[in-house]
Amino acid sequence: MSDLAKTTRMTRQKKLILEILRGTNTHPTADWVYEQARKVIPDISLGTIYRNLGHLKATGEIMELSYGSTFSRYDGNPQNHYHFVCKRCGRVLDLDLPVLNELEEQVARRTSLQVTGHRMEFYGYCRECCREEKEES
Amino acid sequence: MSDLAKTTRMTRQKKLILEILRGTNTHPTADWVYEQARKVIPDISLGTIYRNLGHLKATGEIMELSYGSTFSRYDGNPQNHYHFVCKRCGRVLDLDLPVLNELEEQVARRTSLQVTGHRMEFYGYCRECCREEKEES
DNA sequence: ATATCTGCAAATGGTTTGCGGAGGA
DNA sequence: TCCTCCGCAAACCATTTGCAGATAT
Repeated sequence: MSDLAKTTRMTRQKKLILEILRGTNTHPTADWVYEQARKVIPDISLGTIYRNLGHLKATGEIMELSYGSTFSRYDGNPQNHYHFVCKRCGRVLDLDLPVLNELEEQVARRTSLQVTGHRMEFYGYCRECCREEKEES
Repeated sequence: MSDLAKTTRMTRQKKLILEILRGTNTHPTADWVYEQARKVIPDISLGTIYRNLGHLKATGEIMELSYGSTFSRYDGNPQNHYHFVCKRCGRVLDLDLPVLNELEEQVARRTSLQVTGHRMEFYGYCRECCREEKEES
């Protein structure tokens, strides 16, 4: 973490990875970013993807999302916002809900813990999966 | 998931694992549960720990927590409640905060998604880590 | 009796890392 | 120039799984 933070050099690879993340709202996996990046830099390596995702996360330019699955998803929008996660297909959607920052103070006051942030996600079934579940029965 | 749900047999191992989880509020890792379980059943295997954690989770008797780290933690309290996660030591604490179930309806109404649950966690530094950080400087 | 569970150990798979060469500042 | 970053490939490590024997019901 501390040595990741000193990363400062802007390479083609890092720039491309950030552009790919900023250009989607699908909260992609590292592997999806890799596939997209290869269309522009064919011999880019997965290690470089992970290293740069780490750097971008350390500098607060992106967020890493980990919701129970075995892999992480990444979000090009670094501002706190809430997500909906489909329990069937794993899709992650942005929610247009006000962020409850006052809760952080409330927790800090009531517990005397030092609170720096919070996260909230909703679970359920997305439109596509609701439809398909009906069709299967 | 579907075939895990049909698990119904109560073995010594499963009973012990549930007791261990119910008897702590430290939100332990699978490995910690394994170490505790070995004190009672010395040749219990880690595979059995994971299999039973999966069963108990599928039947809703426990919850799996995955917060950014490379491993999961488990919570013997299956009722929804909020957590605080220390960014320095990884400790997970229960918060005594009212659960905002009305938000689920609000999301469902505004998005026409089928919402079945939600989760919230706060991040920051626990008392121990605040103290130690001062001592280090 | 028999279907499910267990211990064991090997496999899996997302992520990390060591290395020697490349390239941004 | 020089230090950081890259591609490559091997390592890592939490978790999963196949198998043959054990056990709950």
